[in-house]
Amino acid sequence: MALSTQDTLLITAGNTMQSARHAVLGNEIRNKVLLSLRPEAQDFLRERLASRPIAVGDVIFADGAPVTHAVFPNEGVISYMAEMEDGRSVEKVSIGLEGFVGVALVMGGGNAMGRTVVQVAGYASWLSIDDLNAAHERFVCVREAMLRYSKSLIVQLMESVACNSLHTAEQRVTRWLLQTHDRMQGDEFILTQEAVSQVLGLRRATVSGICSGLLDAGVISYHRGHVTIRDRAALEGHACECYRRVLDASLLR
Amino acid sequence: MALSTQDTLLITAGNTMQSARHAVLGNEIRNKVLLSLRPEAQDFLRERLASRPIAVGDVIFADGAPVTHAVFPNEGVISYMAEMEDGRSVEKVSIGLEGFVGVALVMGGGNAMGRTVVQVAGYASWLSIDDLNAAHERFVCVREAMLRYSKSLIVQLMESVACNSLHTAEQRVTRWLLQTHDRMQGDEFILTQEAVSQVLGLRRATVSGICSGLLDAGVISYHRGHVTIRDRAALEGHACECYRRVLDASLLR
DNA sequence: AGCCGAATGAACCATACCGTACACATCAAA
DNA sequence: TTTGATGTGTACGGTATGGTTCATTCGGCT
Repeated sequence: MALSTQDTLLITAGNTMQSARHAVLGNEIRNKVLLSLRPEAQDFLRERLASRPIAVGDVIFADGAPVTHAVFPNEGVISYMAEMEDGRSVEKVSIGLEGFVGVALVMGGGNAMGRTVVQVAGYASWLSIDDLNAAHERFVCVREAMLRYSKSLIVQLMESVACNSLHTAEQRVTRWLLQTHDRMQGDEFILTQEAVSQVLGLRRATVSGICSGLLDAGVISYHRGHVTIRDRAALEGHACECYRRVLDASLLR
Repeated sequence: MALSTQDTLLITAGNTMQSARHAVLGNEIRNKVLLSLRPEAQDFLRERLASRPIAVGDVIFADGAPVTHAVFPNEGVISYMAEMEDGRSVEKVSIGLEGFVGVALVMGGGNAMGRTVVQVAGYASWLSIDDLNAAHERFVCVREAMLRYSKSLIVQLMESVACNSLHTAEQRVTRWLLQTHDRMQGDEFILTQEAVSQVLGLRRATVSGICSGLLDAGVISYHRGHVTIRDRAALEGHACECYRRVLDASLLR
């Protein structure tokens, strides 16, 4: 997954080599929800989907904001963040190519159920609420697919509640890395320890210690925000059962 | 809310005075989802609902079991429990008169999304899957109500994920007590520290310390499994913002 | 009356994690 | 080349919670 320098010729707002690559490769639909649809529905949607890069820190929807689009990631990670009164924040749930942002739409609500922020850069397909409704009405498979994802979202949430109560920081960090890996095309992605600590509600120092351990064990390697998964099986060994449970309930299985 | 001794004349399988009381009073539908329906739908359902007591420890559905009924609590608390490989378990989410057990049905799945266990005794209305489907097809308000609850369930789950990451044991215990209080008719209910510790994944000793504190502060009182809420406002003061957020998203608001 | 189980309080030490602070290396911009 | 920002390692003490065990009290059953 090494990036050639010529990619930088196409730098976008996203600004990193990572997103530059997506400007090149970023037209392919990889989102599993979209790909699970019947050909007619896919054809219908392909004409209406707009693909564009998502960059770290991009806010897809503010908390409670009107949901104007459904956003289907093809690569990258988007998180629903909880913001507490004391200023602290944590991830409620994360979304990648196995799902989409905008379940509220399916649930008959027009307002975002949390602040959605891009945590790992990639690219996503956007569909306007009108086009979504049209597809929703027209194709049974669209209705089914959205319900199916809603269900797996609930599974992920339930698992996370339990995981956050019972499992160690290391288990949760590795679980998050595994999920991220599943959502990226290669073994390498851009992610700082700072970001991981924000997402999981840990100190950066805690994340740092955990990562050092994984580095020493040869499980991952990293350097100033560039992470590489070296030994996926070993990484799973450090994670909790929650990883596999969530995976099994998802479209990535 | 004192229980008179004559209640014990009607002791049921549930075996406590609490459930005996419900055998007497347990016919009134108090479930907010049911009560939110239009009169026609309510009439349709009343003829098909079966009301009966739920006792502590009753397993409504085993994890992954076929969901044969929707269960609408009128009083009491039912929890979805997560069971880990090492034998530990915690609550994923709890349900009372503001919701129902069997969201999986709405999500197009026939299998339970977790083991559902009664934590606080009460009584509930049961509806067969066939009757539910009939009502679902016949009344728009039924579809809407189930979607509305699904959404508030997701809100509760999201809040719990964050809460379990960021908030103290005391905040979570008091939040759980407040939610339970909201789901009961009186200020008194039957609940052991042991049960609370199981639900929240804490040591009983931890819960014990917290409860002593609340007792000393005059916020609650308790004696061998009988809890009384003495000062609700003060109790809210000990809980985190999550309590009110979940409440505001629910039908109890 | 006596017994046993259930519910609670309390003690011990262990440890995982936090809050904070600082030091260092690397990269990018000037 | 310098400078500043960023990403990371690490160290300090503090605290919340866990694991375990024991004692006590109360209530219900025989």
